[in-house]
Amino acid sequence: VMILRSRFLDARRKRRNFSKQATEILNEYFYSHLSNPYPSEEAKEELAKKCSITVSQVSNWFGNKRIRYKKNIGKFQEEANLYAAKTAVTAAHAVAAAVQNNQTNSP
Amino acid sequence: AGHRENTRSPSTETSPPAQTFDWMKVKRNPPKTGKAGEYGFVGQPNTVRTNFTTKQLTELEKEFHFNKYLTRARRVEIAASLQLNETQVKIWFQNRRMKQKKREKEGLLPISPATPTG
DNA sequence: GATGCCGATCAATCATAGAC
DNA sequence: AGTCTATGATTGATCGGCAT
Repeated sequence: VMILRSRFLDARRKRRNFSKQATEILNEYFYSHLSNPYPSEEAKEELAKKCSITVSQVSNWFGNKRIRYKKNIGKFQEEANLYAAKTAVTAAHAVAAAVQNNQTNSP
Repeated sequence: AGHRENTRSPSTETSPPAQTFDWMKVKRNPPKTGKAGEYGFVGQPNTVRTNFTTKQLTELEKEFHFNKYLTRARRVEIAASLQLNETQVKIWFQNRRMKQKKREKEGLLPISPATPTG
């Protein structure tokens, strides 16, 4: 039960955390799709590109995130609010831009 | 595969209060696998994940190199010789094939030509 | 109708990086 | 310098869908 550890002391051993920015992007997607955080294959590819990680890593991230989130929703409340606010601001900017664009474009 | 949508208010997506969507309630049924692997212990709806021994994994891996797919007969043999269910052997090969596919896919492009910032 | 495979996911666990 | 937590990866097994 102890000597049988060498079985897979391979890849899982040395792991690197994703960049702050990559995590940011992933979290933004997760919380802005909290009702159904299951990105399609295309979405995963796009996220992978933006985060400079592989599609599998994106899948792993969402898999872990979903499980850990529902395991302890309370613990993620703060984070959820943070990203909710962030996306809200983004949305506000979008609206503002739209309004401005509408003004300068509707004589 | 596809999952069911939520049954909550589908109006505003960006809502702070953590609602409980359906995906958060998803629960998997416990394994039906009644294992008998290690050191004397048969029957019982083993409610947990079976841990294959190094020996079993080695044999399975060896067989996989020989054949990516199993025939019913071969499966029975393997299962018997390794003290596993036919289902476990079947599932192992299934997962192994997926793993193989994933590797081929990954070990083909991951080499970013010119990793730009970000 | 039963059975196998695929693709995606789950859920538990491993091993390490980071916080304290 | 340890102990505890956060996190990426691995993997046996499940779920829904499709094929035989």
